[in-house]
Amino acid sequence: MRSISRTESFPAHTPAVSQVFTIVLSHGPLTRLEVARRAGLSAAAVTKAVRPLMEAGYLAEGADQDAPPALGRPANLVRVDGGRALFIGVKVTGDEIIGVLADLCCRIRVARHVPLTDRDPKAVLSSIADLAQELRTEADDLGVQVLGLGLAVSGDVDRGEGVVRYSPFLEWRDVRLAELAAMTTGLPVTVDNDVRALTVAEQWFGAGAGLTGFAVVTVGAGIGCGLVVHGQVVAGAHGVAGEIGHVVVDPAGPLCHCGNRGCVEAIAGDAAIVARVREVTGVQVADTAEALALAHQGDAGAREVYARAGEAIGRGIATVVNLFGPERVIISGEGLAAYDLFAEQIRDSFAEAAFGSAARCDVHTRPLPFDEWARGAAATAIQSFIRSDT
Amino acid sequence: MRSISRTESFPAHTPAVSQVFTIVLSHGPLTRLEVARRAGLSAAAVTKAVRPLMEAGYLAEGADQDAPPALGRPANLVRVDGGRALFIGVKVTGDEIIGVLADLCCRIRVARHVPLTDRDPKAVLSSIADLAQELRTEADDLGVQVLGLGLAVSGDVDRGEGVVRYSPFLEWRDVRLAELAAMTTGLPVTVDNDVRALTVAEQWFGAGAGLTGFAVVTVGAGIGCGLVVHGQVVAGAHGVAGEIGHVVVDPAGPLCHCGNRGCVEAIAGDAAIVARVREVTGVQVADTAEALALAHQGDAGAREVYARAGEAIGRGIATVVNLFGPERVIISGEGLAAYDLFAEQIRDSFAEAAFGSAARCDVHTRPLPFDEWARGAAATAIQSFIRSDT
DNA sequence: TCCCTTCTTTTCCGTCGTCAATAAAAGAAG
DNA sequence: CTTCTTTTATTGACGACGGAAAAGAAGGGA
Repeated sequence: MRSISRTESFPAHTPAVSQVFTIVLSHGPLTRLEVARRAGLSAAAVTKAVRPLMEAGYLAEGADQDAPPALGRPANLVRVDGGRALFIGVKVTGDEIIGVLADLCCRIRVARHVPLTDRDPKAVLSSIADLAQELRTEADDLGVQVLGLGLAVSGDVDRGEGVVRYSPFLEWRDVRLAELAAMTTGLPVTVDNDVRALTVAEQWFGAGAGLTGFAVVTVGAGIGCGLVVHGQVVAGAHGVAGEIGHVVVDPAGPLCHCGNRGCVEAIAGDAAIVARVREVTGVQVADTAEALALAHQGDAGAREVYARAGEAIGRGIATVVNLFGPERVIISGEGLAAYDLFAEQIRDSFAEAAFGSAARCDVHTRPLPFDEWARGAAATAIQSFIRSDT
Repeated sequence: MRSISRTESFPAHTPAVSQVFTIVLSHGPLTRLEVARRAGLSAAAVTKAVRPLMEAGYLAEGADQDAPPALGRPANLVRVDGGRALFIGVKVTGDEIIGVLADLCCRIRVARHVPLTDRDPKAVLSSIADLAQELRTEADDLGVQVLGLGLAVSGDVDRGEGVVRYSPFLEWRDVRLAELAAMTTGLPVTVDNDVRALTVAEQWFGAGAGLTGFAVVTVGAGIGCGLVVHGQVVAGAHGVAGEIGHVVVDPAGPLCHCGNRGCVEAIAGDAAIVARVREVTGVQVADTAEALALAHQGDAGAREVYARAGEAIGRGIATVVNLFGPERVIISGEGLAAYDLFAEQIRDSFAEAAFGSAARCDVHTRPLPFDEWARGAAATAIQSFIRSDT
């Protein structure tokens, strides 16, 4: 086992350095002047901030060769050297763990899935450690150091303390996961809620880059939502935030596991869709894939179920937008496989329920390979690394 | 008319100065050491920040004489000298304008109501100017200068630009109110949405002081909500935010003016309650006061209407809490006159619909004299004044 | 009276970012 | 082919802000 103190840390000596690095990270290759403009700094400050980052290898002077030959001295683009460092991101679900090796630009280099048989923290921890070790040897083959480990777990997670307060799927309570994982892997560990992790990835490396307020809605087994307001991910005072899945859209609707009726999740979650398709069509579909196939074959009942789900999601999104006023909503998640079946309803019911000019909020969709969850975890690790000196 | 350039500005030369002043403003008399602790500054920095503010008269060394004689050198409490400056806050409604003269600590010194007959911007502006002038002579009598004017208007207001984009009650569109009012009064003018203004007052001078996330829910003619997340008031990308009044709690409910059915406002807004009480009891109550009286007399039908309203509000609050995770919710508004009639339902349905530990969010109520709306406007003026140099 | 404790101020100093001047790297003009 | 113009990048002097440490101030207690 390597010592935890061995891992190098980010040379973020001053606020300006962090800021400059973050801007270059999110907004690709930029000239120093452009960075200065975006950061609200002087050009001189950028030059000075860039130097130590280049010396340490985190930034490089790169060429975007489609430069239109403009007047004046040609610009020198600054970009992040993704290959400078690697991070491991791991998403832990109830029955499998997914790990990725991502570079500093959060591009996935390697991905691995491992089934999970025992949910006991110790067992899970050892699986994580094994997976991390495996990815680490991959990193060694690439000749690049791994500088951090991010873990994403669903439920109530306290990132600051690195504690999983309560995870229903894993049946965990108050597990000091960051501490434990740091001990066994020797890496700096960041633990966060899975949806928030995904939101961080979107904020830094995705469709949320540069926005001060947006929402990420995940559609799948559960319906989740990550929120960024004032440029920061919303964590919630008691670990609860973004519970769009439990916005009630129909008080007379089906019972939800949360105890209420007609929650978005009780209508549009995977289990709800499967159950409802069985009920409506009489076909005993086993899972979402079969339900989806049925609907794609043109079964009217199944299609209606998906339409209902879309309506519920659209209403949930409208609620979020009416309350927050985000600049953008990014719909994502495994459930997007069915997107063609409910896209229209989502848009229509969103437009209908949005209040006034809130309807102008632009609603994106982004396909979500399952690795993406683990990539989110890696993004939190990158974030922690960059802020480690702050 | 006095020149606009005459008004003095706040000596906030450095971030630390602003920060120190804000802390003292919100958290009453404090020792310098305590301020340093809260601000994360050194004691020396606080001493240096306090000096210019004291020289300018904004801070004073005050005595809280219930000091327990502790060991060591007695502490010297620093407090804001409320009497140093006055601000005018004006709330504009469809049929009256309410103005207050508030001191630097946002304590109301004088309040005035003026009926409004003409909603044309010019007419309203001249009423505002007259009211401001009246309050200004009051200020002169006190021998204190007025340093700012805050205007609160319901609807879509862009504070940064000082423009009322759309106000349904006034039937205004794109009125450059700040500019106009500054011209006629010669004062620095801040224009903001009414609910947000109230939220600012709560954040700096009320139950939200020191919290990084809370919600203010106003119950009255409309049901509104101001949100503070990460220590800042949420404005919304398209001017829409906090529309708790249009959270749908019952898709089969009464039609709302927004076009949907069963919004919180369509169930618990003043008009909805009056209409429903008439419908249920057959008594042709003319307004909220009569409906309230009927319920207080024990009329079962009327009480049921209020119970329903309470349930709707509670569900709306739960939605906000599930999405944001504020530390506290402050329920306020004229509708609180009926609080005894729906308090229980609010609490119950909130507890029922809150997801997991979100139910731990503490729900406050605070009576809201109607002047409070104008006080909110004054608070925005104070805020602008303090930040004017930043 | 002297010491001890706690709050406050002073002095010195390092750091960070801006300003203004300068260098650099082209194409355009003559 | 030089010189100018234009734009980007760098350099070095400068000033301001906040921290550390030490000294000062204002009490109480021994």
